[in-house]
Amino acid sequence: MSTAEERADSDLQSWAEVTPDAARRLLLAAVEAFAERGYHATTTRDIASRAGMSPAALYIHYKTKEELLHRISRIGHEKALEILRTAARREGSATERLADAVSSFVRWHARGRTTARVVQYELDSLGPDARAEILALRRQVDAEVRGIIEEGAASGEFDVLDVQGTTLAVLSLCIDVARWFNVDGPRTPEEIGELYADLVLRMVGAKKAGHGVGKAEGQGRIPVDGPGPRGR
Amino acid sequence: MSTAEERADSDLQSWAEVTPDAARRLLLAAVEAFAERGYHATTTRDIASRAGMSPAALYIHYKTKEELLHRISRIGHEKALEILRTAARREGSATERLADAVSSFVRWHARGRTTARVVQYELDSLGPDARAEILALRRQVDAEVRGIIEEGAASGEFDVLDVQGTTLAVLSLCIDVARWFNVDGPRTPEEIGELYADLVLRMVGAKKAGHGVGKAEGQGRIPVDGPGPRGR
DNA sequence: GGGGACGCTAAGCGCCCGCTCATCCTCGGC
DNA sequence: GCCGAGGATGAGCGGGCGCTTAGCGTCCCC
Repeated sequence: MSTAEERADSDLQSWAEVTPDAARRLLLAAVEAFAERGYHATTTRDIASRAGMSPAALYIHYKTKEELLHRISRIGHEKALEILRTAARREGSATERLADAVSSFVRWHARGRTTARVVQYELDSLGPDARAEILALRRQVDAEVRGIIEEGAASGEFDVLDVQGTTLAVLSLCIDVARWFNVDGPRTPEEIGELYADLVLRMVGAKKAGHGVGKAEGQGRIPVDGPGPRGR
Repeated sequence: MSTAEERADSDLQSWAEVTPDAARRLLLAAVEAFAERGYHATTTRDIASRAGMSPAALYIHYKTKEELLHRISRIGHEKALEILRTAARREGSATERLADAVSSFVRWHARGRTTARVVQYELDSLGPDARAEILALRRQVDAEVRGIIEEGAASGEFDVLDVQGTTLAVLSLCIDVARWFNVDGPRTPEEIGELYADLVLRMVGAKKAGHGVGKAEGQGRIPVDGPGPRGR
């Protein structure tokens, strides 16, 4: 179901491209802190101390606190785009590719909830230039999903009235997983990925839905909504 | 440009229950500020000046900044619950009631995006007691939607594998509207409500979907996702 | 028309913020 | 054995934070 590598960090994000080591530790600490308390509520002192360094050390590797957010956001969006591209461009019917795209995108949001929260919800905290750059990536994300839905609609595989609106809803559904997913909850990222892929295929009117998905039934309550972090 | 009071109308939230007048103006100013910049990034000086008062005036009507957020959150959740209850308890088939619940819930999130953002995304900023109170309201919100889906599933009107998971997804889809909806975008809250009601009926496998919804087709692009505020 | 209650403000308290800087430690090259 | 470069630090800057307090005007009640 998942490789050892994927399970290695609860976050399945490698961050290997960030060097040197101290810079990566600071970035990781910032992801955690931003996800828990939000960008504006996080202090540079908090980030530095999570990384086991003095407050001033941060400024050797990053010009400002915002640069940290920018780097996290770009790397995260690139990873999200890569996941969707891989699913969109594999072989198979539009149904198979859409199910793959949704389930892997959802798994990423659930498993890497910490990163995904920062990536998806702190966009407004970026300055205008950085935000424009990230928005360009988001447009590509949108285009990948829209592409699959368009193909399915064109071939008659799907039954969709409003392609752009449906695309928006599908992405919205996946992204919001980062808000409510609880690591201690009753569902695994894989289960949610499967459930969501089935729901999305129904949304686009795919001819044959997820056939015998089974097993998803009757597994107790989920804690409503409880937006999760804070604990520490 | 316009006062907080004037802009609040676009919000369809009355706030009439908040008295005296100065306390209501402060609350409205806080809603705006929290929605734009987030609770932690909003200063009491900003709230007071938006309400046309001195910084100290805030503390005549509210003990702390957090009390403002608590009041906003409780009033908002009560309104959300009222909307869903009204839809859930009217006469009609489960299909009709679910469509009504979704479309009116979505309209509230789109029209009152400012309020809804604070209500749905600033839960973590509350202290433990206040948050526990709000979470109880959220459990009731969840129960209303789950109730409709259960009835539809029991009567054979719907085809649902995982009632709780589907409930979660439906609520998630509606709530996330507050994140991406753009007042200047191409879609009206009513159009999104209709689209989403149709999508949700498909998700639960309702026998007859939204029949000839029509008109939703081909109305140009939406601006990807752009999470909006910040403008000022 | 005197007096207290109320709504509000100017001033400011103690604290912590993002960020800087002079200094120090460590380590590879010669 | 000495030196320079770069990573890391303790101290601290200017400023803004949430919130308090002393006092002022404006009403209502008698």
